[in-house]
Amino acid sequence: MSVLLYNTMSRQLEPFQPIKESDVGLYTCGPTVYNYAHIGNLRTYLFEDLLKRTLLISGFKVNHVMNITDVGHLTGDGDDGEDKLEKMASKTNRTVWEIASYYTEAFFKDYDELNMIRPTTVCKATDHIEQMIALIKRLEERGHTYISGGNVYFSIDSIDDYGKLARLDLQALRTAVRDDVEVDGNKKNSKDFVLWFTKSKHGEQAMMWDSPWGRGFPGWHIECSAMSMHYLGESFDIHCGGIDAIPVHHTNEIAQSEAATGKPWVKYWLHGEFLLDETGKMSKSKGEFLTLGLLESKGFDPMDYRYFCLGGHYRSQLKFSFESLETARTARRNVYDRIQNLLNQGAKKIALQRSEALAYQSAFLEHVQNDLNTPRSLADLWGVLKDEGLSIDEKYTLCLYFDQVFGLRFDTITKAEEQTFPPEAMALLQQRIEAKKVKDWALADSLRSELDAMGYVVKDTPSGSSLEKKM
RNA sequence: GGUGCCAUACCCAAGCGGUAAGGGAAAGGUCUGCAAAACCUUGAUGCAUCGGUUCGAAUCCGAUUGGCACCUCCA
Repeated sequence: MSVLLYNTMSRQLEPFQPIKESDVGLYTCGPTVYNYAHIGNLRTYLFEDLLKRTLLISGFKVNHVMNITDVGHLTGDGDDGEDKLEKMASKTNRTVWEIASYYTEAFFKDYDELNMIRPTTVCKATDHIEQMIALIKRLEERGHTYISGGNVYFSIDSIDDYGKLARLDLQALRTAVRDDVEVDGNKKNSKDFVLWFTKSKHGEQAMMWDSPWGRGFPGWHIECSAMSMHYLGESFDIHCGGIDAIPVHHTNEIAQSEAATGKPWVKYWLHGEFLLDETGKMSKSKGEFLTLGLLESKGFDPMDYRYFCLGGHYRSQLKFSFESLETARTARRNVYDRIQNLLNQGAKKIALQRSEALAYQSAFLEHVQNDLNTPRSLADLWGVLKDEGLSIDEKYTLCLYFDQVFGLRFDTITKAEEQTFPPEAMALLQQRIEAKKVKDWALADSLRSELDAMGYVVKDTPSGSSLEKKM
């Protein structure tokens, strides 16, 4: 069974066939490090992690490259927008370099806490200005650029398939629809975009580099083209990002990359849908700024969020609410409890042989390889946990196998050991056992609620009473 | 103005032509002194509405209604 992936370029499910036999080149758009990532950003990285894990379990080797956008470029294609790094730097009285390194670190903290497998290569835009300049030079030599108002622009009329990814109807598109966007009069075609700025209306930037066109800084899109080709070659397998990147960012990346090389650039384009909050699209500038840290401060485990995302398909919008997150937490804890019960009964990892067990394994693979249908494969997990026809070893083994894709840290679950509790708690428990013995239910109940207030749950089982820390 | 996506039980959410996965919540049960925990059971004759195609449609087509996103800030 091959891996089926939905390719935005063809708008179809396609069997995945890497350019080089089993060695996959994967490029994922990384963060702009001017602020914390919100959980909507994180959802996209989780989808990419899932894709990578699915490729790995399917036997591919994955060479994963992710960029860090740390260059203080303007956010628009014209000479408009604002420089987010500069803005945050002046707001907090730090340098742009400090801002970039601070938020890069914060990003990878989230990345690790969510148990995402780190990219093979993480590349910073500011370390690759040279490659960007070289790429712009190539475009210039091939006649795809012009200089206007001091900036170097890419001319979309110099190629004949601009907008093929987004299937843009160039005639029908409006420019500067949004109020806060200004029309850039320097452009020959309103869809042209800047490759290199030397004259910005914002004047001097903290980050500037010398170039053949003068001292300045790169445009918005050039870094991904330059770095992906530098690390993965001029044609590679998969490029991912959020769905919002299709009409502008990825469209422009394709235009400049293929214009420079004359070759097809990326074989498969995959895009993650948005996470929505009550107001619609999640945003850093309006409403509550939801970060992983905020979720944790409210008592959630990063794995709760990971489980929550697994519950929806990556190509569907997913509605976030704390109620839904609590649902995910409960479900995840139930899974953990069941797995721990298996361990308590002595479950161990074995080689699967029986067809009943192998059937679950292949069903799981089929679902996950079918364009990452994690909601369906989560149902497979529950099927395994509830199937009395499987041995505990088979169940445990299957759970660990599934977790290669889920990444829910099932391997960290351990047998319930004799937990140690503070002596005062143990004393209360002992008193309650005595009270129960003499059928003093009133005292027993009050001791139970006292322990509850201390954060301990009393569990009465046929074999006696014990304590458990409240989760 | 243009383009695209979506509408499935109380909530979240799979399914993509062959007779509705899963989770959470809820209810009932077993257990218990009572609880909690655990375990078991139950759940849409129905997939926004109205037409159409088909032996057969949640799945295809058309219309309507509602929601969301994109068209130079955000994944």
